[in-house]
Amino acid sequence: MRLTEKRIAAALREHGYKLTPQRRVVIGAIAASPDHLTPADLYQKAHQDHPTIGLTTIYRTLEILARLELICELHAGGSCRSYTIGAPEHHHHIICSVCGEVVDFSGYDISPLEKRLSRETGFEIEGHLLEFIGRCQNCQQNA
Amino acid sequence: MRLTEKRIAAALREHGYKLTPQRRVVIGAIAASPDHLTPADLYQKAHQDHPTIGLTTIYRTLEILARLELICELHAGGSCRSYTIGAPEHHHHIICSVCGEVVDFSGYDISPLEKRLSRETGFEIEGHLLEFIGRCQNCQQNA
DNA sequence: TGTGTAAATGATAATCCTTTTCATTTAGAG
DNA sequence: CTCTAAATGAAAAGGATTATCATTTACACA
Ligand SMILES: [Mn+2]
Ligand SMILES: [Mn+2]
Ligand SMILES: [Zn+2]
Ligand SMILES: [Zn+2]
Repeated sequence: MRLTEKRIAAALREHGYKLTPQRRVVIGAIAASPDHLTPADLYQKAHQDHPTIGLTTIYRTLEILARLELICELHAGGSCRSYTIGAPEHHHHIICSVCGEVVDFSGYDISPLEKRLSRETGFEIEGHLLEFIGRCQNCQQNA
Repeated sequence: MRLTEKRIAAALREHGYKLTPQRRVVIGAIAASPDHLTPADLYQKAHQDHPTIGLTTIYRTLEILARLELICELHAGGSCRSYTIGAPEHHHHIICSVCGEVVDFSGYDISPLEKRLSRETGFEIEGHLLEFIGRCQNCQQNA
C-alpha cells in the first residue's frame, strides 16, 4: 500500500509548507509511477505538466518530501563512497550523522534473510548494504 | 583484525594485476588509516609519497581493490539517489545490478539489531539502510 | 476580497565528483 | 635485456548537485 497524492499534500501543509503547483506536480509524478525515479526522471515528467518548472525546485521538493518520509529514498549504486582497509570478517557500519565517525560491527548474519529473499523473489543475490545512521555518544552530549 | 599491506599486494598479484608504485602507495595510505577515506582523501595522502600520482589512478585502483574485496567500501550519505512514493509500512529493497529493477520487501524487523547496537556502541540510532544487490530472474536468463 | 510578507521559484553560475580519452611510460614475463 | 600488454596521468568531458539572487506567489489575516 502506498501513500496517496492527497495524503502527501495534506502532510506538507500540516508541516507548514506551501502547496504550490510545482509541488503538486512533483508529487503527482512520483505517485503516478511504480518505479524509483531519479531527480532527472522526475524533472522530465514534471516538465510535461508544468513546462516552466526548474530542476532546482525538483531537488528542493524531493528533499522536503524525503525528510518528512512521504517518499522513499533509495541509494542507487553511484557515487558517494569512502573506503577503508578490508577485514577478513564481513562487517557492517554505524555512521554518526553529526561528526561522520564510522564504527564497524560484526557478528550479525544476514544470510537467512538473503536466502528467504532469493527464494521469494527469484533474485540471485550478489551483495548487500547494511548501515545504520545515528549520533555517537560524543555528539549526543554536545547537543 | 584488518588485512595487511603485504597481504593486499600479494592478492593483487595473484589476480594478475601489476604491482606498481602507485598502487603500493594507495594501499599504504588505506592501510595506514583507521578511518574511511574518500577518493579525494586518498589522493591527498598518496600524493605525499608519490607527487606525480594522478587522481585517475586513485579511482582505478580503488575500483580494483573493492572488487577483490581487499578494501571495504562505505556508502556515505551523498548523491546517487532515486525516489518513489512512500509506503506506510517500512520496507527495504532488492536492486537488480543488470537492469536496475527495484523490488520492495517488508516483514523484516531490524529493530532487535538496532537495540543491540545502541546498547553496545552508545549510538542513538536514527535510521538505517538495508539493500540487496543481485540479478533478477529475467537478467539471469539473458546471460 | 484585497494586502503584505515570508516562502518559494527558476535562470544561471558555480561546485563537485567521476569517467573518458589518448599519448606516454613501465612492470615484469620470457 | 627486450618486448608488450598493462598502467599511468594530463586534460577534457560529463553529470549531478548546490548556491545565488532577483522575481513571483501562496495564503494568513485584515
Ligand atoms: Mn568498515
Ligand atoms: Mn521502495
Ligand atoms: Zn558523532
Ligand atoms: Zn534485472
